[in-house]
Amino acid sequence: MGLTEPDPTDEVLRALAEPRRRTILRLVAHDEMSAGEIAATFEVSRTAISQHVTVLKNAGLLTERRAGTRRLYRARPEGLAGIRAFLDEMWAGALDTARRLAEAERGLSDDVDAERTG
Amino acid sequence: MGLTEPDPTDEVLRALAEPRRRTILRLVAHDEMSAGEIAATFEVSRTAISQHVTVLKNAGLLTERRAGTRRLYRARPEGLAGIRAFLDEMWAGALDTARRLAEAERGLSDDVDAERTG
DNA sequence: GGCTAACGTTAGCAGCCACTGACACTCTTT
DNA sequence: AAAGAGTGTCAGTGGCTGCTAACGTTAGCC
Repeated sequence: MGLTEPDPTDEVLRALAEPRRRTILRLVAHDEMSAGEIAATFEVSRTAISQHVTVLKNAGLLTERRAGTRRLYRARPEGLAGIRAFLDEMWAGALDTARRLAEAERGLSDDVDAERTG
Repeated sequence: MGLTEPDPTDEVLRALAEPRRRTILRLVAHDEMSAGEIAATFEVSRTAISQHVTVLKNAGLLTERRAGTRRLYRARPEGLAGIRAFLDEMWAGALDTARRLAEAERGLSDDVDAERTG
């Protein structure tokens, strides 16, 4: 057990931090597509796309189904749950802080106004 | 003009695809912190953290405020709006498809049950 | 069994990225 | 103005990453 436990959030974000991989995800968000069909969409080699698909699969963002010699892929929305939670927490927390600060600043300029009018 | 326009979503995701940068974001989500204070949290050099901060700032995830010789940073939640939209779209779309498929499969196993009981 | 189609996998390479150390800059203090 | 504190910036380096080309593998067909 010398392996450091990999953070699932980290793997998902690294997988998403690549334009082509996001494009692949969008391609298979609704319709199931074969590896060849996906690769045909791009202008890079089929090998490159296969590697991207592997990354997405390992990150839990894709499901694979075999049909004959073909492999059909589809987006797996649950794979996004982790970073959605991360973002929501960050968003809510920071936004709440921002609101609190806005209030404080408003209070401050009220004081200034009072000083000016006083 | 010879520059290809950078996709803001891409920049944000690349910025988030780094554990230390996410840690920095969490650090300044609620409380404003100086560059030195942030750097003191980590065990890498101050230079490295300064570069991470620059990346986050360029991605629109951080605001900078100068106070004397110090520079105070705070998380900027609006910077996350883009990828939140991306994720919500992806989530909704794929989840809707998943539901549709589940219905279809349920219909299929209903047929099987009917066949079995028939 | 032999052949083909549709894939994944490996090796090797170029470019990028996170890191460090040295240097430059900007306030504040005296 | 000189000195020091607090930071950003630059150059260089090791490691990772996305790419291609060649090879290996599995399923269907003759």
